[in-house]
Amino acid sequence: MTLHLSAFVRLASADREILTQALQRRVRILEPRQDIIREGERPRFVNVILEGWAQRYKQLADGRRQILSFFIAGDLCDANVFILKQMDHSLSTVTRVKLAEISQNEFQEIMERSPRIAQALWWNELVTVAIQREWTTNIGQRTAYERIAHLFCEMFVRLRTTGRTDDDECEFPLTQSEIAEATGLTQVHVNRTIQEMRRDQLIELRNKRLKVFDLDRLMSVALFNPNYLHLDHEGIT
Amino acid sequence: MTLHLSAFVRLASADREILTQALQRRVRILEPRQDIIREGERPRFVNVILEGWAQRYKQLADGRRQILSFFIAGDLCDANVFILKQMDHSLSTVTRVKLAEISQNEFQEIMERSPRIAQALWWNELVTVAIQREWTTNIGQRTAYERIAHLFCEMFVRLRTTGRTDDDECEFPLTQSEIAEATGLTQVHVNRTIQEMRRDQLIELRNKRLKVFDLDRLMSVALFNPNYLHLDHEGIT
DNA sequence: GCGCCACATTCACATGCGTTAATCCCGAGC
DNA sequence: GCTCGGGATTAACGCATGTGAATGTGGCGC
Repeated sequence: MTLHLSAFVRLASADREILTQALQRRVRILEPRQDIIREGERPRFVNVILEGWAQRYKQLADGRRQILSFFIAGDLCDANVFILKQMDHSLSTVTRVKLAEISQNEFQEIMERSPRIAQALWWNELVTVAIQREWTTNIGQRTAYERIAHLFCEMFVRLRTTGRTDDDECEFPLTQSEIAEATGLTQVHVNRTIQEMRRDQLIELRNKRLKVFDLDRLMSVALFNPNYLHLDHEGIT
Repeated sequence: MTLHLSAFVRLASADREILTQALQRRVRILEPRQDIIREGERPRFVNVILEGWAQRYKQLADGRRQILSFFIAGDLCDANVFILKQMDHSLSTVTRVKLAEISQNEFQEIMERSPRIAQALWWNELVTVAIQREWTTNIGQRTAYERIAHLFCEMFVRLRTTGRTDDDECEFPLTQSEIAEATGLTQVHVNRTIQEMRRDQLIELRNKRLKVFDLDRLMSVALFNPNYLHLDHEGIT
């Protein structure tokens, strides 16, 4: 139930105390598939996901929807968002979510009191945009099969980094429609493709759980290179 | 020849002085289609484009290439990149480019000496990732025709914001292959599509110049909503 | 003013993915 | 154990976009 920032810098106990405090002040629980904040609204808080999965998405004027990223426990949605007048996208839950809201004042105070945390927040921001670039590449260059495999790789690795995998399995609460909206495909084609992956003995996916038979093979099929997650940090705390 | 940050916050003359200094210290000129820094290398400088166009791109193991964004005069490539051990993508020039390199020390000194600039740097970072999200959406949801129209809209509006348009025209130094790599299409299909747009009296594109006959119509065709550029800032300086 | 070459254009054909619409299935709730 | 409904699966068919390759052309350097 801590912020995933600690995966980047070794924080002093004073720093950890600051964070712990901030994450307890204002906690909300939201049901599955519920908006957290919508495009056009004014951002008032930095959101930190404490439990569950959430997502970012964007909708075109005619309704077409693109899912832009997923958040898992420990992820911080957007450092310093309140600099912007209004949201250019929406946030919503995927599963039931527990999140902490941090106000502008609290946030700025944290940044001032701890340069370590401030640096960690920059790191978080840089990784977020690196992931977004990888998604652009994913949709722009990879085939359907590769795209879905890549999404599986990314989520599996991220969950593993935060200790949320169980051997070769992890939670995977997305519907095929959501996978489709995240990869720029249709739900029907996602279904076809996943079945092909099953036939190829790459994965098993049922009951909102993903089983990866051979991660190396999955990564190779997906042309997955984890460098963009920048896990080569100084030390884990 | 100033940083585009000033489009966001009204900077005091002391702040402007700090920036001007930093942008003069280390200036380089690069020829067209030349790498600035490559994936895997360790980032040493923050790059600021002073003249010309540059681009970010990413290459898959088998050579497929995705262009991730374009930089124009006044753009700052990645604030605080040196927090990361290595680049997860490459930067290269499109045209001949004049750029300023800012070292880690210089950069951190600037952030400490001017909270205004520090805030402007956060704003820049947030807009950068917002653009990246829009590109993900562009490739994931829009048709070829819409995608290319959207790219035209974005570059035209960005150039106009920095005073680099001439009525309904602007520079547009990209080849059709580059447009293809930026939109996740093939060069042949880009060619077909652009000719269709010409037939529809939407644009004219020759000699590395783009003419937009009716920006509103182009925006509407592209489902372009400029909100993600966050130009609704406090005041222009 | 000429020639070269990168870039644009055109063509014929292939296919991955989209569309529409049934039908199936399983897990949650009663 | 039954029923209901959201999600998964299947099928038939269409089209936007890809592929491979040849040909055209205009801007720049000499």
